[in-house]
Amino acid sequence: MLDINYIIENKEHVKELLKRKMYEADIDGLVKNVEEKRKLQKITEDNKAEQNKLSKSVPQAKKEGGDVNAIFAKVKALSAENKENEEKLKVLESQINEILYALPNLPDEDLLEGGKENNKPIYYYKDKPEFSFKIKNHVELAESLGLIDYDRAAKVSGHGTWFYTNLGARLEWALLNFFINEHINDGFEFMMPPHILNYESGFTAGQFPKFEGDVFELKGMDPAKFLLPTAETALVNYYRNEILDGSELPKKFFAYSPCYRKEAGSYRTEERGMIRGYQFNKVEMFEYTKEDESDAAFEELLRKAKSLVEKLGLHYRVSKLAAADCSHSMARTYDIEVYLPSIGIYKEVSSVSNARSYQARRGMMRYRGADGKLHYMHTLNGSGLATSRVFPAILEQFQQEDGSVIVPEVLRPYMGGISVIKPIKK
RNA sequence: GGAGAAAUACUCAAGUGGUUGAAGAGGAUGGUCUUGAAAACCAUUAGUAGGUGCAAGCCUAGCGCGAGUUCGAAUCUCGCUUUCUCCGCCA
Repeated sequence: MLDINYIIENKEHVKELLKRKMYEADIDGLVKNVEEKRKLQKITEDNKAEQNKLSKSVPQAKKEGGDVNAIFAKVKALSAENKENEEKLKVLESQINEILYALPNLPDEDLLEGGKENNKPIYYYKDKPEFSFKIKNHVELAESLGLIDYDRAAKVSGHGTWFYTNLGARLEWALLNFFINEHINDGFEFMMPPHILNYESGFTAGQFPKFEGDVFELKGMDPAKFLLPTAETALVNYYRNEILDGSELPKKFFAYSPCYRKEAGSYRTEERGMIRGYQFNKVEMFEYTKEDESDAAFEELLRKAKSLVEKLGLHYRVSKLAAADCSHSMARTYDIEVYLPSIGIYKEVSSVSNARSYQARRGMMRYRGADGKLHYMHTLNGSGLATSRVFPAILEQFQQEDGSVIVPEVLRPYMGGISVIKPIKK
């Protein structure tokens, strides 16, 4: 959520930044409504103050045998007068919130305007792998190596899902454990969040009200809950409605969870297999920082995410996202994209973002600074990493002519020392 | 899933319709005394959100959350959430 006073004081600048994010909103109408609301609020509150004063005088009047009924009548009249204003206030408020709650975060000043087409690769690791033989895509590899069973998952669940089988499950588990240990070594605190979240959690994250359709709702629960689309949604709510002491920050967390998303509906060739499913595994890093320390934290998360891909030995690039391609709640996002040789494109394995105070405002998460005043925390998140993109990249980038796949060295301790995954004979 | 009880400030806790935004105790902070500490005594201690004002301040909201009754609600009514106890089921 944006600071309404900041919007009022910097109306034109806010409009300009929203334009860079390709977001259209009636800012003038919003400001006008807020001003009108404040005027009406003053009148209503003054009226209430008068009512309170009169009501408080009742016991005294009773003692002195004064005309209590006259006071009752007066208060009642004032109260009736206010009723109309209160209705109007409610309407104004809901009009304001409808716009305010849906506004995205403002992009950082240095971001390029516009969408995906303006994303800018700023770093490459290793060269594109070259193959002297006809390569297979990750779906073919996963099946011939007996790592993934899509067909039986379709029977058991439906499309957009899969079983990890045998060495596939072990490879997946190895990846997750490798990531987890790296984060523990870096001093991050391991969390395992609930997967079932309430509406307020979705609101704080910025998921609601704008993107309710993207999550799986559990309508059987009252009130309805939803399945977390990323561990970020749980972690960003950990300190909701809390005030921490500045000395407690930064808080560095990471969590493992499956991520449940509805978006897997439409398939494109490049999203076959496990590139986009209803459920995938992810280890997520999350930091709460003081407001002047989030830039350093952002660099830290980016560095950590990069190091994971590098230790696996995968060719990848880092893209600095243009304003409109950053997530709704984020002021800046860098994507780490791993190369998939079969389709010749880079796919996101990590998204590192700084939400600045946007989420903290939505969830009222503050800290008391050294100055004794309250400040909004800054929140940051970064995947570290999503396995459903790393897994295919490993298969494709490390495939051999005989159809086998070399296991990255760092994963071998987690896989009982297995260094090569060989095709299974039919 | 069923039945019951509870939720008040940093903590415990009093409070069943009226100057109660809240007694009391503990804790914390400051002070007196002391070489220092302890003890004793004294004082302070709701943070917050919103509005208004140059400011000091003032106003509104706020006793789990949300509605309602009333001139007036911590107190009465309804819905919800969470916690505890018991039963059922179960890893």
